[in-house]
This record gives sequence, C-alpha cells and structure tokens, in this order.
Amino acid sequence: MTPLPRFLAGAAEPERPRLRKRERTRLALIDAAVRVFSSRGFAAATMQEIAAEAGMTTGTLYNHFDAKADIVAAVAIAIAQTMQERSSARRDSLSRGVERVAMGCQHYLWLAKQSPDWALMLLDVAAATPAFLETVGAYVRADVRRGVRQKEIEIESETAALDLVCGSVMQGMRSIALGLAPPRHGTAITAMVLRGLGVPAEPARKIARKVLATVPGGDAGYRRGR
Amino acid sequence: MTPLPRFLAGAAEPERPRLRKRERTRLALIDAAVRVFSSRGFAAATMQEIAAEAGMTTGTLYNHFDAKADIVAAVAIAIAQTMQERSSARRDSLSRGVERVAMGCQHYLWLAKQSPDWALMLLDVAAATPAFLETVGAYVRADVRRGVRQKEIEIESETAALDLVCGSVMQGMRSIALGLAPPRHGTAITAMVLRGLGVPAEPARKIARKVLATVPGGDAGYRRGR
Amino acid sequence: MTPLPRFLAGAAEPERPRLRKRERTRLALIDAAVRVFSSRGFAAATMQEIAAEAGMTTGTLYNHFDAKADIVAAVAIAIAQTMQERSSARRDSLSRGVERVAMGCQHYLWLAKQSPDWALMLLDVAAATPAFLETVGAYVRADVRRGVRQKEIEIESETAALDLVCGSVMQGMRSIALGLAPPRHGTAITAMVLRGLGVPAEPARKIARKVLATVPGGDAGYRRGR
Amino acid sequence: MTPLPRFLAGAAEPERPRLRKRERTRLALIDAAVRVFSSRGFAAATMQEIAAEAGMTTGTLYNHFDAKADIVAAVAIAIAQTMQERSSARRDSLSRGVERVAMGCQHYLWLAKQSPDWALMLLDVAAATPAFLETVGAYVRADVRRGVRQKEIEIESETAALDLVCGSVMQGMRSIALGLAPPRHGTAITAMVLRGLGVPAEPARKIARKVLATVPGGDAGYRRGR
DNA sequence: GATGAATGAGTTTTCATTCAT
DNA sequence: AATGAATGAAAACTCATTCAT
Repeated sequence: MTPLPRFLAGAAEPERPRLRKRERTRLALIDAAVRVFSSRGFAAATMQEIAAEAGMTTGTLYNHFDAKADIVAAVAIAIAQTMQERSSARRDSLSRGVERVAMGCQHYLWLAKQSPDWALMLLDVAAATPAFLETVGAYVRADVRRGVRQKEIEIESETAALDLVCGSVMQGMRSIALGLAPPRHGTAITAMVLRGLGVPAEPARKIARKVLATVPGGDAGYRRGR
Repeated sequence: MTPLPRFLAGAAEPERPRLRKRERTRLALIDAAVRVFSSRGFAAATMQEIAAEAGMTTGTLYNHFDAKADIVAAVAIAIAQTMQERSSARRDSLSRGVERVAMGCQHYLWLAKQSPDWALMLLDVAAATPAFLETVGAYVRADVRRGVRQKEIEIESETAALDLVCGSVMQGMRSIALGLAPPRHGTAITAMVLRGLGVPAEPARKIARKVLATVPGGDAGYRRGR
Repeated sequence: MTPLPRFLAGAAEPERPRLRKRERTRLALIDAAVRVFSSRGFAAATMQEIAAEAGMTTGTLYNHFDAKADIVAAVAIAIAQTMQERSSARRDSLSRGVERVAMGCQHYLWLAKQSPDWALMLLDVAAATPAFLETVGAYVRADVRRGVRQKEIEIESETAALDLVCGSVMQGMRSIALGLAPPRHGTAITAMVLRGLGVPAEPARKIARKVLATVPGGDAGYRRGR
Repeated sequence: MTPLPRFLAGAAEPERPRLRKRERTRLALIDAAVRVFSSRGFAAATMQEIAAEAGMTTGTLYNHFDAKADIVAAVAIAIAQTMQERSSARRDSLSRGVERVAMGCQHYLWLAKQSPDWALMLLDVAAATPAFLETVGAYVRADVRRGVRQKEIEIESETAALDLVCGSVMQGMRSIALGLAPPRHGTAITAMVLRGLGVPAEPARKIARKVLATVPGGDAGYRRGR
C-alpha cells in the first residue's frame, strides 16, 4: 500500500499526549481501520483484521464501536476533520472564495496521486457514509457562498454547485488513483470546476495553478506519471 | 421500490421472441438481478435472492455467471447499452456535440427522479464495475469531441472533461435520488457542466432547457418533489 | 464402528488437566475428527459432522483449522505421535534394530485387526497427508539404520527399505481390515519384510513371533477371524 | 501433465477400427477420464470436465456410465487390462516365476518415473476400486505360485506375499512419482521384494537388473533424476 | 477495560444427476 | 444417441457479534 502522505499520517493520533486512555485506544483503532480499509477496501475488511492491525482483540474493538458501520462512520468523520484541520492554516490565508474552492479541489486530487489506495478507500467510505459528504460539503458550501458574495461565482443553485464540485473531484480522484489520468489532471479538473461555477476560463486556469503552490509538493506529483 | 420508468422496463428482455433458450435465461437472470439490486443494494443482495427472483435456482445462476462480480458486470453493461439504445433515436436528431452531452446528462438525471432506487443501484454498480463508466464514457467522449470540433467546447483534456461530466451527473443523481435536490436540479447541473466545458453561461442554460424536451416528461418530474 | 482399542483411546486427550482452553478445544476437535473419519471415511466426512461430534459449531472448527486438509493433517500427526508414544516403553526395551522394526510392523497390523474402521481411516489419511508417513518414517528409518549398524540389516537404499516396510504393512493392514487376510497374517507380513531387509528366513520368523509378545493381545487377535 | 509413455498411450483406444459406435464413444470417454484424473486427481475431477475433455456433453457421459463411481471403476479395469496386455508378450518370454514377478514390479515402477501424474492417478484409483488390485493381484498370484513350484520362492502365505509385492511397489511408485526416490529406486525395491519372497540377495539383485532390460527404456529413466 | 474463544446464521460456490428436446 | 440447460442439495468457509473470564 502506498504510504500515507506526511500530510495525513497519524491523522487519528492524539494531539495532546495526556489524552485519556480510552480515547487513545479509540484513536488507535480508527487508525488501524484506515490502514485496513486502504489495503483491502472496507467491504472486504473484517473486524478481526482491524483489531489485529491495532494489536488488540475484537472484544476491545466492540468495546469502542457497537458495529462495523460505526467504525466506518468514525473513520469517515476522522478523515473529513483531519483534512480540514490540516488545511485550515492555508485556507485562512486565502480570502477569495474561488481560491478556497480551488484549494480544496487540488488538495483532494493531490492526495489521490500521493496515496491511491487511501483515495480509493476514501471514495468507498464516502459512498457508504453520508456524514462524510455532509461534513466536507459544509466547508465547500461556505467557500462557494463567499465566492458568490464576492461576485466571482455565479450559480443558480448551491446544491448543484456542490454536486459539481464534489462529483467532479471524486471522479477525478478515482481516475488519478487508478492511474488513468494524464499529468496535471488535478489542475485540469480544478479549472473546469471553476469555469462551471462561472469563473472565466483564463482566471480559472490561473487560480487552479496558483493554489497548487499551497499544496505540499505542488503540481509536481502529477508530472511523474505513474 | 419505485417502478422502473417505461423507458427502461424490460431492458434485458429479448427483442426477438425466438432467442436461444440459454440467451433467454441469461437475460431473465440479468433482469432479476436489476430488480434485486434496486431493492436491496448490490452489496446486500445474495445470489440466492437473484436466482429466486428469476424463478430459478442458484445452480442455474452459476451456470451463467461464474461469480457475483460477473453478474454485477453484466448488469452494468446491460444498463449502459440499454440507456444508449433507447436514446439513440433522440440523440441522432441532435447534431451539436454540446446538445448531445446535455441530453445525456439530463437523461440520467431525469431517471434518478423517476426511479430513485434504480439510480442508487446504478451508482452502486458503476462504482463497482469499471466496465460501466468505460461503456458510457465512450459515448460521452465522442459527443465531447464533436463539440470540440464544432468549437463550442474548449477543454484541456478529454479525460478531465469526462470526469467532470460523469462525476457531476452521478453526484447529481445521488442528490436527486436521495430527495436532497431542489426542483430543476437536473437542468442546473447540466448547465453548469456545459459551462465547465467552456460554453458561455447563457447558451449553456438554453441548451440544458432545450434538450429537456427530448427527455420523456421534461423537467416536470423534478417539480413533483418526492 | 469398531471401538478403538484401549491402546489408542483418547489419543488426543490432554495429559495435564489444566491445559489451556484453546488447546483443550483443539484436542477435542481432533478426537471428534478421528471418530467421524473412522465411521464415514475422511472424504465423506463433513466439517459440520466433525464440529457436531465435538459438540461445537463449524465456526469453532474453522477457528482452529483453516481448512479441511488442515484437520486431516492434524489427525494424521496426532495418530502418528500417539502410536509412537504409546509404544515407546516397549520399544525402548528392544535393543536390536530388527526387533524394533518388527515390533512397529506388528503393532500397526495388530491394530488393523482390533479396529478395522480405524485402520482404514488411517490408510485414508496417510494417503492424503504426507506428514503422516514422514513422521512414522522417521522412526522406521532410525530403527532400520540401527539394524544396519548391528549388521543384521543389509540394504542398498534407506528410502527403498522404508517403502518396503511401510508399503507392505499398509497393504497388510488393508487386507486385515477388510477381512481378506488369513490367520497370523501380521506375523507372515512382518517376517517377509524382515527377509526383504536381509534377515535370513528363520531368524526373521522368530523375531516376528517374539515381538508379537510385546503387542497387547499377541497373535491371538488374528485367529478369531472377523 | 507428464505425457503418457508410448507404452500406455491410447490404452482405451479401439484395436479394431470397425468397433461399434457406442463402444468407440465409451472408450473415448474412458480415455478422457484417464487424462482428467491424471491432471486433477479423481476426487477433484468433475463429470463435466470428463465430458468436455472427450468433446462431449454430460448427457452422453451419463448415457454410458450411470454414476461417477462407474467410470472410475471402468478406468481402473481398463488400466489393469492394458497393463497386462501390453506386457503379456514380454511376460510370456520369461519362464521363471521370480522373473515374472520382478518384471511386473519394474514395469509399474518404471511407469511411475515416466508419468508421475499417471502413477499418482493409478494409486488414487486403486485405493478407491478394489477391482483393480484384484485384477492385478490375480496375475501376481499366478507368478508367485509358479515361483513356489519352481522352488525359487518360499512363502508362508500367498496373501501375505501379494501384500508385500503390491504394497511395496505402490509405495515405491508414490516415492518415485513424488520425486522423493534416489536413482535406481525401482531396482532396489524389486530386489528387496524378491528377497522378501525368499530369493537370496545376490540372485535377487541380478534378476531385478535383468528384467529391467525387458522394460522399455530400462533403468535409464531412474538415472536422469527429476 | 481488555481478552479471545466461541458462536451460528448466512453466503458463495460446486457438481452429480436429470430430462425435455 | 446425443445434447446441454437446469437442478438443488450439500459443502466449505466467513465473520459480525457475544460473553465468560
């Protein structure tokens, strides 16, 4: 399995070293689930595998999660939160809604290149857990709205805009993760999405390229091919 | 379960009544699988259910499909082909690539309204079987290319365009099928997708509305709520 | 089914009453498998029968053995080890290699008379699991080698000697178990095997008869017919 | 799969070209069964595989054999008869019982070297079909008896002698087929068996080597290793 | 809280056999 | 005689979940 990019590694790990033991165990289990889901897909993953990966037993796993669906949901939420937290600094440095939207797109697309297995797992989990898209969608919605206020985005419906952004990015992630995408796929997708939101072609392309600088590694990843 | 729209019913049924027996059985099994997948989701569906739904035994099912993945793939391909066949007449009446792309989008989005269960099954199956998107993607690619030749579409990469079209439409279908979408969602999505492909906002909206007339029932369906 | 001779009963039972639970379950399953294999033949035995015979469920059985072949192998090894353990005292009392070889032959041949079903099961299992003959063969090889050192056995190849001993004894067991053998078949086979190893006819016969005394019940068993 | 030695190829084929059609089909099916059993083992072979290998359908197979056991038995008998027929000329040229016994041993052991898969199949089938050993045993018994009359063999029991001969040879075949036997294993086994029947060591060895000349290819096969 | 053995219902899959054509 | 599609009972194996320790 492709190693998780530094950007995400230890997503579920305690930030405060003095976390309560129960919480530490819980996070270790989520971390293990992420690893197992990434390598086998979540449908094929078993509770015993997750427990074993965490160095624990199924009993302990069930002490923390009542059912398999629960740990899947926990994984989805953990991923969504971590993604936001890790990018919040960079996000705050951008004041234009269009740039924020673009950064979000590039971010996820970049991760698909860095960790294809992880990306496929994410798509898997997202499809199974509505909570995931709701969480992520809330941020996207805020950024889109900001762009509308700033007159850079012009849309008929926010829901449609979200479907455009999330749908295109997820499909783009799949193409990249499966090795079907040409170089600079992330930038191409991002620029198209911006155009779809009403940004003229040239600025759209420029913004897509500009925010790439805020993504660790930039566009480089896409150039290496697979 | 929502009944299949007349448009799709009997997708897998023999056109020639004197089809070979083996072929008739095969189509009956695919038809049964569509029904079972629609009502339970394909992951939850069992081979026994499919066989029973077709009025046959698991043995017969395995006589035709070596594994569960095989019948899922057969279903995916059958759906993709039927969708194309059923809309080929209307499609042929449109000479502009942009209109053809728009019609494809509206078509799938309209079906999500007509048969939410069927749409969710389709999304499920599409995620599991690359064959589906490959089949559909070939048509979309041809239409996009035509639009490019006609200077109405301007893109950097065909693959990215496909991801935009298919990703947005699939996400839109999900919103519609889950009842999360406002009225006229299909048209909104379609117009945005066209903009993403480089069509200016106003023509995009006009095209989206225009091709709706080619979809049975038009935009009306979206207004009825769920 | 012929009851197991006292000599072998409970082969797989714990010697120490305070064995770990997992180990106790494992031995109970092996014991059950021996019983089922003996009454139905191992090819016809099902995992459910074995589990039921042990008063457990298939899940538990699979918890301990990954596949049917695994429990067959475990049975084979358990039998081979038990046979050696149970006869080790008597074996140690014999210093001549030829006597030890003879005793081994008589032992298995005697058991075929005592428990025909058990013997047929053993032959079945031996054919399916190389581990059995490897385990038993190691002892035979040591005894043959000892006989060679003592200049009572003279052979060209150890492997050939093992094939002679094991092949003849197994075929003899089959004849006896199927009720096709005349009285004193075990002694006749044993004497011939010794001759094959280079022991002159008269001593061979004497040794075969002598070691019979070390087998519980002696040659008597063969006279009762079936 | 190792090809069948020329010696056995087409064992089941019609000798008279004008055989009735039913008989020709039957022999073709037996031939196909031999091939399938050799490559997969008879327990793992399916009726559909056998039919397909013969270029026919299961229906036809069942027209000729009422059950799987029946075709297994037919295969066993066909093999036994062919083996005898093919060696009858050479056998008739030997007047001493010991030589005939030796030739029979060498023959089967040589085949194990030439066609390991075929040999393992034979052992498989022999274990399942008593008729096989009965057929072969009748010839061995006659040769042993001849040797007794000629005062070259001295045994206590014919049944025991048969167990010695057949058991040792079958075990030897297994060793050879599995690649566990050293060079000249066939000769070593044969010589030992003769000793077991009362032939002194030196003549036993000489006879074993002599009859090897009557086997196509002679001892050469054993030297090549595997 | 953790353990880990046991559970057992549920699934996929296999294949000998039948039978209408 | 041959076909080959259909059968269906049975088997192996899985895994989420429970619970006594």
